[in-house]
Amino acid sequence: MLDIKLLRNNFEEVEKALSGRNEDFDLGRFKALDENRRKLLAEVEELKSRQNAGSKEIPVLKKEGKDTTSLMEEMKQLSDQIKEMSGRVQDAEKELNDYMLTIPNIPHPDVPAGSSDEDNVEIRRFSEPREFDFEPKAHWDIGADLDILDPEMAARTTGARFTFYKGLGAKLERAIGNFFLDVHGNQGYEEIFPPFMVSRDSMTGTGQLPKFEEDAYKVTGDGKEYFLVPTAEVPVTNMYRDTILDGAKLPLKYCAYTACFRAEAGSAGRDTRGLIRQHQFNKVELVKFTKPEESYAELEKLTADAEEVLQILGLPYRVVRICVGDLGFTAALKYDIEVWMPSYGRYVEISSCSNFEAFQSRRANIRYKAAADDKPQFVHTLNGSGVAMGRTTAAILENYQQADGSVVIPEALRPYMGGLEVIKAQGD
RNA sequence: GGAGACGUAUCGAAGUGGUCAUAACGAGCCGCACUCGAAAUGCGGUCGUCCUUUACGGGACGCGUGGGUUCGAAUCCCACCGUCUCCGCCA
Repeated sequence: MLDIKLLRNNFEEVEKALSGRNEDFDLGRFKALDENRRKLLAEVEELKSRQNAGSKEIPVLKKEGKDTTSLMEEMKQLSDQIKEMSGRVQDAEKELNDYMLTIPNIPHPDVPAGSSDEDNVEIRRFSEPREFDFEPKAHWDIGADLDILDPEMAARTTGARFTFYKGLGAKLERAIGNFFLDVHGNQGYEEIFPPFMVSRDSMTGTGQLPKFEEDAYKVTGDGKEYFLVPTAEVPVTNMYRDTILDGAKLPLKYCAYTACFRAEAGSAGRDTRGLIRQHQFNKVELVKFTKPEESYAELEKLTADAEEVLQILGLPYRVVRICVGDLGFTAALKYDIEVWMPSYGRYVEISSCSNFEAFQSRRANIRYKAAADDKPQFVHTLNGSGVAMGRTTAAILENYQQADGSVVIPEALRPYMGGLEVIKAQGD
């Protein structure tokens, strides 16, 4: 959510800053909604002020033995008026608030211009794509040939865009997750294992709702409604919803493994094979709560921390700065880390690292006090994948494949797999 | 699933229809005094949000959340959320 005062006082600047965004929103309604709310609020508060004065007078008059009948009659009318006006104020506030939730974040000045992912700007690369002296296979074929990935089985039990990991495939995925958590733990991130289902309020707090409800899975039971987490960002960021944090303890750094659930609405026909775009996938997420003045330095560190796992695994990647048209609803600045995927012949997103500034914290009401007697102010929230596990499995299978169909396990993962060095087809 | 208790400021906790919610009382925290210094003691201070104002200030709201009753609700009624205890069940 944007700062309403900023919108009120610098409307033209905000309008200009949002102009490159590839989002559907309407700034035009703002002034009317805002002025309507303030006008109604002033009126009802005036009435309440009179009511409070009258309510104090009644017991005084009674004590003096005076008649209060006419005053009470007057107060009754005032009370009815207040009820009617309060309803109108509530409606106006809800309308304004609902509206504010549909305005995307203001891009940071460093965000490149552009309308699509083709306009993202490459910042740096690590390593070089491997030259194969044989025809490399796609990870879905490797997975089938080694009998470690089985989407057909998942189609039988569940449906499209799910996969069974089997045997060493399951073990590899689990090893990757444990490796990620250990690396990030050593970087100073506290490990969290959060609920995989969250409330509507949490989904609204981090910005998935109300605009992107069609992307989320909803679960009902015992008359309640939950959402399956699309990313650990949601439960971990919302840990401190409606909380005032101690400024001396910032930045707070967390890492969390969760399965992630996404409806992938609008992705029909895209990346239908393999592990790249599933309804359920695993991810380790990094989340930070920082002071505003430190958030961009912390974003650089967070991105570097995410990159480190790929460096250790020896996977070639590049980092791009996301352009305004590709930025997403909630971010002010975003880096994507893209891993080299031989089957795609290009770099594929494996992590997004974003600074949301106060956009989420204002929605979720996450604040801090720099000192005991300071006014609370909104923290900046950041997060980044550290990194997507399924895509890492895919990248390892493809980048570490051998001419004989086997896959070498990166050294850093071997301790997590009982020392195993190579995944070979059964019977080899 | 059954029975019961409870949700008030940073914490503990009082208040059970009115003029004590900037919230009693206690603790914590900050400042000052005393002291060589500390402890102890004393004094003072110590929530948030919104509206309005150049400012000083003024006003509204908040006792888990949302409704209701009433001239007036922390207090009475209803629903929901959460916490705790006991029983049952369960991984």
